[in-house]
Amino acid sequence: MSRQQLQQPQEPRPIISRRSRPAKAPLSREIIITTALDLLTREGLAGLSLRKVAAALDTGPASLYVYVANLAELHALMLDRALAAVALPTDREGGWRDRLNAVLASYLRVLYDGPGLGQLALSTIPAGPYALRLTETLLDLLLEGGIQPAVAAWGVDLLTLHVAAVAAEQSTHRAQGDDTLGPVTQAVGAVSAADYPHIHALRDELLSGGDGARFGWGVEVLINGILHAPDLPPARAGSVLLSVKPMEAQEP
Amino acid sequence: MSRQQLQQPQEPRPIISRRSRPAKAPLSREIIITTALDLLTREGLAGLSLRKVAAALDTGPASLYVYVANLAELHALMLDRALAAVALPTDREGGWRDRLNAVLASYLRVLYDGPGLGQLALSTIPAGPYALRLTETLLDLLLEGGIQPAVAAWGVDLLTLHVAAVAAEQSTHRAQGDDTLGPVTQAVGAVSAADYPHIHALRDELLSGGDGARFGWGVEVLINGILHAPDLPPARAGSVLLSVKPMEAQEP
DNA sequence: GTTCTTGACAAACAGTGTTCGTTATGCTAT
DNA sequence: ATAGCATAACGAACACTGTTTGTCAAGAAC
Repeated sequence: MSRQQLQQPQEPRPIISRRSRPAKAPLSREIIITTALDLLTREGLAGLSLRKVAAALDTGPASLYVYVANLAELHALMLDRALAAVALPTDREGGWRDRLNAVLASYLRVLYDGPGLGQLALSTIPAGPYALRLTETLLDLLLEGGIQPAVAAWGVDLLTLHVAAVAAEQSTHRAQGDDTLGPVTQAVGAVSAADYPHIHALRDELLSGGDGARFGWGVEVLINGILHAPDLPPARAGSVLLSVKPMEAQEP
Repeated sequence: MSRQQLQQPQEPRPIISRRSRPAKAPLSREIIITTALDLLTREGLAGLSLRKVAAALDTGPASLYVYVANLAELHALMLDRALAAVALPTDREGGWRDRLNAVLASYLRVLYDGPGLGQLALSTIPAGPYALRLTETLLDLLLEGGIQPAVAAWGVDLLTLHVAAVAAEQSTHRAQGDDTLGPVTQAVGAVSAADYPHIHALRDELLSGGDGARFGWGVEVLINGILHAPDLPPARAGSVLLSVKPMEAQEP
């Protein structure tokens, strides 16, 4: 594909307008984020670049650096702005679990809508105001459910991490043209019953449950696990990783 | 930094040896993966490129395309080769939960050791032999724990996704120089008690538990949740995402 | 009316993945 | 032993990327 196609206001040379700077949008932080998000939803995270954002704003890449420190910061700003669309409960009617499910589902949908937002949610630190608002809401819901504060704090982290991971996995697989029958389907489906008996026997279950059902079940498991969690985070900090008994790897 | 530094056998022009091809490693798929993994552990995923791998092998980038279709395939091959190092239980002594914890901890450690392997585990489809071996082992452990087969199938997915997500989050944060006091610590620590009361009250708990403790607790929660899970994946497939009641977003 | 700050931007730098066309090598068949 | 050939190896190029530098013009402050 050629390199045309993107910028539409590219008259050969409008020398006449170079004089008075006719309108030439003042180029703010806001429209940079907006255009970047727009480009993201249309071309995905891989197709997003500072140069394309600049081209869409009819300017050069260097101009953006006045408002944005670097690409990573733009990513973080984009993620937080996207989180503004997460639907939060407005009142306290209905069970707290239903409301929690709704918030998480909305969070997932937002991350789904922008291809690559899931990866961003995992790779950038969500410290913006909308991310904090989401955390605050989730904390509130877990506390309403009678969960101990310390457990709730870690539980929120677990839940948001899970949603981001599901979104990241899905969006990356979608980015590389995962048309109904991905390579994992082939690999798991054609696995030898002798070498991997369990995988072979459970191959239908391993591959079943597109999108919604699987995510809903996962959230259910997480909440149940949090409800049945060790009442407080164990005091033996950092011991798990080091307490791995030496075991030898075996040939597959 | 200059572009020297990497390739050591770079005599100006060894015309004499061009005759008999003295040793000039035959350049196989294996050593490409090995050198790529070597480069990954030393320079991280961002510092890994086909050109650097080629330079380390004293050749040009085009030569690698004989053995590897593209960068994504190399990534997948690297991930699977790295998974060979995951320590699996050799016998059936000890409780299944302890063995499960050990396998997951080893999995996490392997993903930790190669900076960027966590991101790879989320973005590439784990269909290689070592990934299948890991899945098979985890299935075996869950079934030994008396978990229903269908639940075990989805549970394995949940567990591996969680490990990969933790690794991905950690490794990306580590990549951008996260020295003890990251920006999230500042943001959460300095949050206003009026706007975000729960976050403010729980800020210590939100930030506590480095590495090991948090991961161990998360796995514990997941297993407990799987044990208390809905006995079988609900039949109402794909309804969760669509059953989100319309709720209005509120200002943060 | 003259400074001075600052947003805008062209050009360049050092990289990236991937492809194309050509060479040279090692193996096979004559 | 010689000829033919599949193919590994590779130099060069293409179309990109993020980021920096230095210059220029417009608006604000004095």
